[in-house]
Amino acid sequence: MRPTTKDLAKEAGVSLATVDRVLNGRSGVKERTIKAVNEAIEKIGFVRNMQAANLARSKSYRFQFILPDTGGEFRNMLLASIKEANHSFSSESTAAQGKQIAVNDPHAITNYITALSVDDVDGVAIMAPESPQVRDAIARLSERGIEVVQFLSGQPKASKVDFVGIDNHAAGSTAGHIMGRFLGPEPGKIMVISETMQSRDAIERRLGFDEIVNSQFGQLSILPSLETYGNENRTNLIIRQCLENNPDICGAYIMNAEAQLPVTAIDQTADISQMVLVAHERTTFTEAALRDDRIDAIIAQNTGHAVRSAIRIMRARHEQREPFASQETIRIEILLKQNL
Amino acid sequence: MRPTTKDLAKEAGVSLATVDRVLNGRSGVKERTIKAVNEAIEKIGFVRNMQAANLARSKSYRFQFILPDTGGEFRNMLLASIKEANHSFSSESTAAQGKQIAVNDPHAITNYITALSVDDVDGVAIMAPESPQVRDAIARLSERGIEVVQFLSGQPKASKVDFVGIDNHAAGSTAGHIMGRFLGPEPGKIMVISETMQSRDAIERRLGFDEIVNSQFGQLSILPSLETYGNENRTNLIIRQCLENNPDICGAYIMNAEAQLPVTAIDQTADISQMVLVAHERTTFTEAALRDDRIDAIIAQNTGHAVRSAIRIMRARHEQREPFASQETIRIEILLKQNL
DNA sequence: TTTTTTCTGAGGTACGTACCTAAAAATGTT
DNA sequence: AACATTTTTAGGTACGTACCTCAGAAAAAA
Repeated sequence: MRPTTKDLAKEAGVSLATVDRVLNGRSGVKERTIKAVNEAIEKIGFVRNMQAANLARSKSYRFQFILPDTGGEFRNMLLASIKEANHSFSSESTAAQGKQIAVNDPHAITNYITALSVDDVDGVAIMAPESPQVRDAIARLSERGIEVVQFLSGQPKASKVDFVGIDNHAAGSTAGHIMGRFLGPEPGKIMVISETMQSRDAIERRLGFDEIVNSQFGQLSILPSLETYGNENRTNLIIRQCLENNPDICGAYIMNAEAQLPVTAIDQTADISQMVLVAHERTTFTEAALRDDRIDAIIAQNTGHAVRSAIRIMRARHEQREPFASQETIRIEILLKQNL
Repeated sequence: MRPTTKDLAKEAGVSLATVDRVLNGRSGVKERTIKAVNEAIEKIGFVRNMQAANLARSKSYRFQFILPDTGGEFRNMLLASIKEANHSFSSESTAAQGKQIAVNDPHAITNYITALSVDDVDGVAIMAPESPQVRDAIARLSERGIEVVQFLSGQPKASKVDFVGIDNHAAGSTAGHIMGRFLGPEPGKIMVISETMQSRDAIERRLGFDEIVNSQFGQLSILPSLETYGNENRTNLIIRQCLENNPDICGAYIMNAEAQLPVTAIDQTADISQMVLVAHERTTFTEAALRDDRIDAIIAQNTGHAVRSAIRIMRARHEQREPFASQETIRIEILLKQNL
């Protein structure tokens, strides 16, 4: 049987109330007594029964995911994953909710974050480009006792807040490796397409991609990144121009989550079956495109896993536990037709 | 607030005791009353608070993983994953334990399984080759009220018990696709190496591999499978012979979990950097070999995820819930140097 | 109708923890 | 030594469910 607070009290030679004060960091306990209790915890291997604790506290967790209000299918997949996670966490009395904010407007997101209170929410997972204002707002959130994780976007290491998502540099490298190996020894040019190159994520992917291709596949040369700004006409135009100006294009790396416009544009201008296309993120479009060979490989991250991971991390932090790191790494998945 | 049993009782117009009888399937409740309670459950959306229930029941779950007593690193990784899962599930009062049994001896494993009782264990995850005896023993386990999942090995669809692991046919196809794309248009022969071809898993991987390579990469021809029986001398011998007899070998597919012997044997006889090697399962050896380019790709399954998944499924079944399918699919991972 | 059987209600205790109060004990101060 | 203050104890109720008992109601059988 697992030792209970009662056993712990007996072992430490104090009362239940004192044990409670120590465990929950309440005041009015002498240093010496605290130490005695902690030693007893070590000695008998006491682990708090969080279920009983949450029951007694009748605590339930409320988490929010702050997502861009723009963005098509991938954003919808995230929302769906949140809903699903919500379902699978319902038995642990934790609820998650997706909020769509104009994340590219630092003012809007800062306003939203600043208005959040511990009464509304226990933690937020934020998917937004970095900016000093946002960073500040996030820091103030933490100070107010709201847990924060950076979600899918942002820098893993630089900040103190937890990050959930893939290493974009490694993801770019992976894409570059696939591209190089799939293309073979023939020389050629590679088109790189992104919605924008403003975001750190895009920059890192591009860096990783370039690094591998330039160092290991010297026969290939990478063209400057094309920015679509998510606009259909512009996408069609710049891709057509690029293909016409470079008849020796043999591959395309589509860096942003919405691959539909670029892939369609390429398909309309060139013989897509002769090219190697690598895209990011699993959506119904990329899946279909992989199936009918318009795309050759997808670099993806498991959104369901990412959402659950963010929730688990926020909960662990809230309970002042360390998250189990090994379970929370989001893997860079390579999807081919066969392992969809 | 989530409705409680009290709310449910009031809504159904019955007492708490009756609600309890219905919820826990105890006898002595009229059909009509049962129906009324169930309708009330639907109506107010009652969900049992499993934490409170487990607390009241002071129930803890004990699960066992039955693994082969042979097998090297991969088996150790599984044991490590079990230990880790044990740790991360400890706060949910469920404990898992790895047992090493001579799974290839149907008699030994049947004996072991048959001796298991509900007093010892609530569920077992079995990683063992199929045989009629074992299938029978598993069926009897279920009847005795012990949950069973087939773990990593065995057939996903045929039986009624849950299966946790990858689709080996798809894994073989994935390996075939990687092999074909990485090798390029040059013709050549591919060596296929397995510890044994007796197991269904190996057969299915080979089938999937052949299917893709033959249909999409006609320039390649696949040699008959070499069986190592896990013996070092034999491995060295047959691989050397094979390489000498077929100087045009350009790739090798190592199907079983232990890649060390075959890779080392190939490395000693041929120029491994000129060949494409695809191996299964992430171990410290395959990782190192991928890093220094002896192996080109690893087809893997996340053992940590698989273990946790098996535990969650056994628990769900024990609580008479449906597992959340989407969370329990084990993905076929493709590992390259960049996304380790 | 009466008797037997089946069903239901009311109430309790328990699980392990949180959190509250009142009072006792230990400590410090003058 | 008397007082003030801090620390600790003892005891309680609560969370939502399980599981037990016993009495009473309803239904079925005699």
